[in-house]
Amino acid sequence: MAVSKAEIERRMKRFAETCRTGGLKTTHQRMEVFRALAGAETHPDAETIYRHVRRRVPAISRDTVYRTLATLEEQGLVHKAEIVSGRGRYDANMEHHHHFICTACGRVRDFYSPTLDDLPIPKSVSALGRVESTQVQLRGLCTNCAKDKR
Amino acid sequence: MAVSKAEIERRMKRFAETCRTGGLKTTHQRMEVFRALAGAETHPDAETIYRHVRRRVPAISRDTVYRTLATLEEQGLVHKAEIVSGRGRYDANMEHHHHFICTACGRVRDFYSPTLDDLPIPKSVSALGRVESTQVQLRGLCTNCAKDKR
DNA sequence: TTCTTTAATCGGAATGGTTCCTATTTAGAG
DNA sequence: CTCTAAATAGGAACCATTCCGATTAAAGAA
Repeated sequence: MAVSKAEIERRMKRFAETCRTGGLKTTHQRMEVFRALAGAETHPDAETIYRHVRRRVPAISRDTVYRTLATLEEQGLVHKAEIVSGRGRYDANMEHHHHFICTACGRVRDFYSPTLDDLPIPKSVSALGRVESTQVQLRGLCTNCAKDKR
Repeated sequence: MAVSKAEIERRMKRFAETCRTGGLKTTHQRMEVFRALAGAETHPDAETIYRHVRRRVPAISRDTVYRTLATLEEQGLVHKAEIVSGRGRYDANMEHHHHFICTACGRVRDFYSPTLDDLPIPKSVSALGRVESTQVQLRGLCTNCAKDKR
């Protein structure tokens, strides 16, 4: 089941609107990068988007794809899913725990909650696959960064 | 508040035990890499661990740190926190949603749950910082990969 | 203890994803 | 249509991570 035509339409309209209000030029490249995402069910990475868009814009550069994705994210048109800046973070704590991630400094802190350890998984998930582990991620400013900001 | 001496001791013992049963040599380097993590409150990245361990083992190479971290993870002594292989994943779906991540192919799929949108955050978290967003991550084999495995 | 085997290490080169740089192009305002 | 600031193309640079080949050393055997 792909994203519905109506939903894609709605997203493209929001894209056009956001470009206008945000003072962004609606370039061919920008449009195609967003279109590739507006119709995607999975979460493609930059390289996948690049290859897809190149079918319509053969001369597009990787740099443009990366730059455009960053711009779209800034504008709230697109969401980037990653725990933190690419670098793996290690932890010798093997008990079931959850993460608080500071959006400013990227530091990751553990916290515990028996309630969160045993979340109610919606039935719809069983269509995606068999769940082997669960984790909650909280994001926000850590106390340290909040202090620095003042 | 650092990790308690008793807890560090317990972890080092488990490390020694796991090396023995797992047929791993307890090299000086291996030991120091694990020790750096056993006493860490935050989740250091490989470079941070490298710099820390170098104080005790000046000639250690980055490769050894990376290799050792991978080995420790295989042995279940250490946990690596990251959504998936470093690459950012993009998504034009801006509604509050959660992620199912396939541990084999790395593909990320959205799912929805009003219940999970509004999780009970334990009080202890307020000491870490102000929560701005929440998300649940489920990991497991997706239906596709499960099929391929057979 | 010494010997032997083989896993583990070192250090530098290679890789791969992402960002930077600069000359060139182009969307959109006037 | 013209002008200009914003955006792009393409390749170099960057940085985290992995690979590789020569060397070292842990741990079991003698």
